[in-house]
Amino acid sequence: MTDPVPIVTALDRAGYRLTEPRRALAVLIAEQDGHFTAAALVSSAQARQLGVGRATVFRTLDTLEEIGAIERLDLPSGEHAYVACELAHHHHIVCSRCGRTVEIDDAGLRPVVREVARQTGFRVEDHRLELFGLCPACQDGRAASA
Amino acid sequence: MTDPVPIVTALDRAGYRLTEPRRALAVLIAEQDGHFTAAALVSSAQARQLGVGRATVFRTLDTLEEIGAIERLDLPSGEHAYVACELAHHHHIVCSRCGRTVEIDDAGLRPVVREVARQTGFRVEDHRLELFGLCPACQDGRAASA
DNA sequence: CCGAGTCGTGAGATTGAGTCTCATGTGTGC
DNA sequence: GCACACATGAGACTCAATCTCACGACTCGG
Repeated sequence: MTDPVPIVTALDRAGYRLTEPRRALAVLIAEQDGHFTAAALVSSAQARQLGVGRATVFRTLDTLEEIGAIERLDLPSGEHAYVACELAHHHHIVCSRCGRTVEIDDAGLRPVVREVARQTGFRVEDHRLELFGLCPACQDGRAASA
Repeated sequence: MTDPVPIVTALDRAGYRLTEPRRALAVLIAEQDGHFTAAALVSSAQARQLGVGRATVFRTLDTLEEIGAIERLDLPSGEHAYVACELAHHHHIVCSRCGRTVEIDDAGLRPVVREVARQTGFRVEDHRLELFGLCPACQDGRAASA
């Protein structure tokens, strides 16, 4: 994702105002290759003198998550990160070296969930699958620009 | 799990000292039915006048996670919680009403992971699957003692 | 049984992410 | 344009988690 337009469009369609800070954040988010943290956005915004406050960054992230334009990840380190993503239900695989994030589809997970429901008697309402590993580039020993 | 002995034994085998605070925390953890937070342990310890400090709770949780006696979960709310658990690789399903946590085995996840690796070219090193839903008791409308 | 060394502990200070408040600014519909 | 509601920013605030360091307790050797 290098195009902020889908994010802006999604905001518009959901009935949110298209304000300057939101557009600026959409650009910043669109520039991120893999996942990014709220703190990183805050400091990028400060570094570029965008005049966007902490509160606005967090509020906008909440809003974007609500409309499904980004999704929250929990990294193994315990950090909270976000990824810009498509709207359909899917999961992520995160490169543990360079941080690149790739979306994956359900990839046969549904039968697994059904089987778990059968075994445990739970009615499964939601699930999250997160995979961590090395992306092809990092496997080749070419350290990516972390 | 209602027996603190496995936790204590695991600590001993890993070469850690069997101190009073650690035994006390093992008992508290063993009493938890589902997941629990660090904050909950801290306040339980205070409530029972165990004289166990915050720092010790966090240190002990880190240690127990390292030896695999407990595992960390990230709840959808963003909270960090822990579950006492067996040592083999497995996942968890969490009741979103009463908080009860049940361990599940890999349940056919391995082929899914292989498929994702094939599609993306990643070398998958680790994965986490978390399921959220209603446990059988809560489905029956009997609100559990949250 | 005792003494010494080391590992573990507690209290409190500190950090840092995230939230809240409220006066001010800005989009949007009319 | 105007007016009004929504959105914003600065900074105070909260709360989880970490760090520090002097003190305490477990273990092992004698």
